[in-house]
Amino acid sequence: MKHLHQRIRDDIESRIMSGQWPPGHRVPFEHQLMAEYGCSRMTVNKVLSTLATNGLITRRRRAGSVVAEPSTQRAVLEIQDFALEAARAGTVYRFQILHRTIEPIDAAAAQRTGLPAGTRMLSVTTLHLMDGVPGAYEQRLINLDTVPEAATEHFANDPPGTWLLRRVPWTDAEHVLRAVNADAELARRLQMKTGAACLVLERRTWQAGAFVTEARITYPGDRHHLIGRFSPAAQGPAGGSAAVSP
Amino acid sequence: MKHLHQRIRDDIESRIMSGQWPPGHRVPFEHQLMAEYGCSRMTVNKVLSTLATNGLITRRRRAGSVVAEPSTQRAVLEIQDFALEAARAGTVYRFQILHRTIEPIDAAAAQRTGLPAGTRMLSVTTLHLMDGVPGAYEQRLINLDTVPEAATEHFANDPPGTWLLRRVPWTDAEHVLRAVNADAELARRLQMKTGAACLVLERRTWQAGAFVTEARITYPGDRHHLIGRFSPAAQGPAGGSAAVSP
DNA sequence: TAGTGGTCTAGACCACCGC
DNA sequence: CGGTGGTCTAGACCACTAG
Repeated sequence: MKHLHQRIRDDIESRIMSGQWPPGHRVPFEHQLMAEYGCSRMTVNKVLSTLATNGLITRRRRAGSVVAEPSTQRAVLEIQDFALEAARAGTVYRFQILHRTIEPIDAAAAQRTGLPAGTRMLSVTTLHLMDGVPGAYEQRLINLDTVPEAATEHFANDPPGTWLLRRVPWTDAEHVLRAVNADAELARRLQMKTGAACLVLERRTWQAGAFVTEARITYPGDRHHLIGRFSPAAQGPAGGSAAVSP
Repeated sequence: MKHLHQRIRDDIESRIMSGQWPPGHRVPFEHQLMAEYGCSRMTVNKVLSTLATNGLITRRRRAGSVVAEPSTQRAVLEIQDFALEAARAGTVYRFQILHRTIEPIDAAAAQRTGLPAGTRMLSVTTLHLMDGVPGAYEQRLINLDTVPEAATEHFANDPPGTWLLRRVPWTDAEHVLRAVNADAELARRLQMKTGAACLVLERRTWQAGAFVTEARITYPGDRHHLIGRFSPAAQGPAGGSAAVSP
């Protein structure tokens, strides 16, 4: 192994992954690992801290470190840009702006987002097409208090999601996934039968507590999957939570 | 701020999040930050390394660090144990094993999982109930080559997912989410109308390259959401939210 | 109270890679 | 070649907490 801390980490991870160290098992103290590997405390501390942030062990002062109970599993879904996804699939991407208005937020949206009544919002409805076939129907609200420059944007070149992603950084996001039956309007837009199952992804994003945008993206259930791969020890962005059942 | 590295990190993160440092902007060199904050190089190195692993900046030797381009968004869904979720929601959880057989893997599953034909699999179908109401229908395959002790397990106390999670560590997982219309059998099991939209979560898990289990969990689309919160740079738990049905 | 982890220092050597 | 980040050391003090 190239680096010492990698070797130590791999040793401990493999003991945990193999079941040799089951949940609740005591991880050696830092000073023990120092002696075992003949290295300084900083090195083993970095390893154990990384393992702790990755959820493989839990650490407490005075009590030491133990292998964590695997209580929840994480599904990490990569939500790709439509144009990127299409390019990767070798299809031609195109989009249509079906609707664009600026108006005060309605009551239901105000409750969902926590914004005060009367907040001016840009409402945009977009149809995303792959090789001419509707692939997603997007209803989006953009907070003009947070993104005032959106008021004059008409999304001639980029769809709203891409435009926003390149312009406005975000600090928090909330995702809701559910399945619905297509109503007549949706079925017509997505060229499917009324009542067909659709996958709905709602995403709300904030920037330092200020609401930025809400997107409701509806995919035809028979044409779209969301796929995610995840390794518990891989280093990904931390943070987040949710609740569902396996 | 309590810790120095937290203060440095918050400073840099806020500059990035606010747009003051747009993507491509140069982050100060480590020695500059040392001087600015009057600390050692290890401290600023830890901060910048963390930001790099969290995807906020990219670092290259000689070239220095720059603010990263936001590319794809991630939805992180934490998939909780049924019993835990029920306890949190204050409902009574119960499950029924509808079906349990041991047989060679079928052709379709062999292709999905990459297992050789003839591999012996434990097939279990489970109905999960919350307060007596069907909440999920689970079809699971368990590889008996990897989990031989499952051959004699009849899941009297714990449902298969909970039993497995406590027994078999996993190193890789793949998730697929889609929406389907309920067929007659599914509609009967979940007490919903035929054709109603369902959310289907498929999860396949491996342990060091060896296939462990595949679960296809079907939720009533009108009774269940998957909810996830996500902060790109958050360090600790970002405040759990109980997901429930409307 | 003693032992543990959390943080930080002031150095060091090395690998890499743009100039 | 030189400057950058990657890694590591051998200490140190402090905060927390189990016993």
